[in-house]
Amino acid sequence: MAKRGYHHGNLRQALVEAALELIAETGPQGFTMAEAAKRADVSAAAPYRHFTGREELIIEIARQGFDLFSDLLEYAYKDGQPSPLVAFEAVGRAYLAFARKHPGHYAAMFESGVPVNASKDLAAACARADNVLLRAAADLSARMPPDRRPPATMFAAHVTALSHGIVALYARGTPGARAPFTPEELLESGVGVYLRGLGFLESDT
Amino acid sequence: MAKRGYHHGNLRQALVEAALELIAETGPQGFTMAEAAKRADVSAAAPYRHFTGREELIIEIARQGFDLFSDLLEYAYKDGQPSPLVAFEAVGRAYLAFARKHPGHYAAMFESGVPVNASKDLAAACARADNVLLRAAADLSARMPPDRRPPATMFAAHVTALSHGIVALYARGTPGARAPFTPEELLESGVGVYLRGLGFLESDT
DNA sequence: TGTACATCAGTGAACGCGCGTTCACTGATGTAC
DNA sequence: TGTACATCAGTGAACGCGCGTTCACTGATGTAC
Repeated sequence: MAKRGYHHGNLRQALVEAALELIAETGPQGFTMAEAAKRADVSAAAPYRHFTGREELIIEIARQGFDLFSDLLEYAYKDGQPSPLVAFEAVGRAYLAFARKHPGHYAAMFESGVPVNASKDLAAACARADNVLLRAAADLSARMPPDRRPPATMFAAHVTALSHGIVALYARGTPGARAPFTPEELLESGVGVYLRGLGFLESDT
Repeated sequence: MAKRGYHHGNLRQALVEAALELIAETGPQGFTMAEAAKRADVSAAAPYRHFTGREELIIEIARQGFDLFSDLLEYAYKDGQPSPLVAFEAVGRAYLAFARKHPGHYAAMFESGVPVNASKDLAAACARADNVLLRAAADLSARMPPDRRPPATMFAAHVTALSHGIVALYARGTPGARAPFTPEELLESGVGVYLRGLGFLESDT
């Protein structure tokens, strides 16, 4: 670690990153301001120059998480290219990759108990992520036989719930490695069956 | 509340129930021994006559939760009567009903960070619940066209993940009522599409 | 370039608090005879 | 039925701890002239 003088330079972001580590290690409830300050090599009082309190720091982490999440989903989605199906599946993989690579963000976003409307910025960031998921679902949905096809918002909710459930139950060590399948296998196979149910033909793949 | 003398009578279970309320209100991390003791109308030291510590109390709650969960799932399943499909759908509804009616148990079981193998009893209780879900899935799976049908364990994992995801994202107020659908609608429609994807004909319903 | 000064971003000590847990104790209960 | 006594299940006080947060302070920085 580089030396620093009395002033840190970028303490705000350093605290965010220290807190991310902590949350990834101990969960959003286990994280403490004191420990985050210590990891940022700063006194316990310093964080209060940048955040009004613990809650605000968690909200900022969740907001940054939704921003990054949206970026990754959008990159995977690529405006539906080369095809709605390929784009949709890439989005699914990006969801799991995000949860795996950014567990601190993921926990702050979905497991911290912070409500989405805790701040304007947070709500907007969350809405952006939801929009990518919704667009990917709507794109694909439009190619499906309209009879008995659920609304796109419901389609999106199904896939989001499946993805989140897989992350919570099968993508983490905690509940004890419950399944003999990888998260990616589970999501791909589950979505595959689901899409067939929507009338997607095998040959379309 | 009935008066009581120096001895409580059934403090162990009273503590479990006080803790259940607390967990339902504040999450598994927010629960404290001191507050549980207070709600059971007992000194802060009394719980340690019945549990070695906080962890053991949470484990006991999770264990009782899995037991109750298994009972309800088994009752809904009814050994696959009158048909595998009807039984399967009843199990799904029982899953959601359990999460809604027993939020403290649900949180202790799936969101407390307690690993399933924290105790022999807990692992056994969890395995029993998993078995009901697996049986319901296997039953139904056996009626499906065998080509491209996933293994029953994977089928069960898909439906479990979907159910848990729905509970976590859409069945609780915290993240801000994200969907315009009820959990039951979401699960029923999602499973409906999925089963069609497995080759289940509409007329079978 | 040099200096005075406002502002910013840290420090360190302290606060009140509630937690998990331990300990010596004591009141109540149940059992042997 | 009555009594002595072991055991059980509580109490209340205390512990050490770490937390979130505040406060008066001070060192560093940047700007006006």
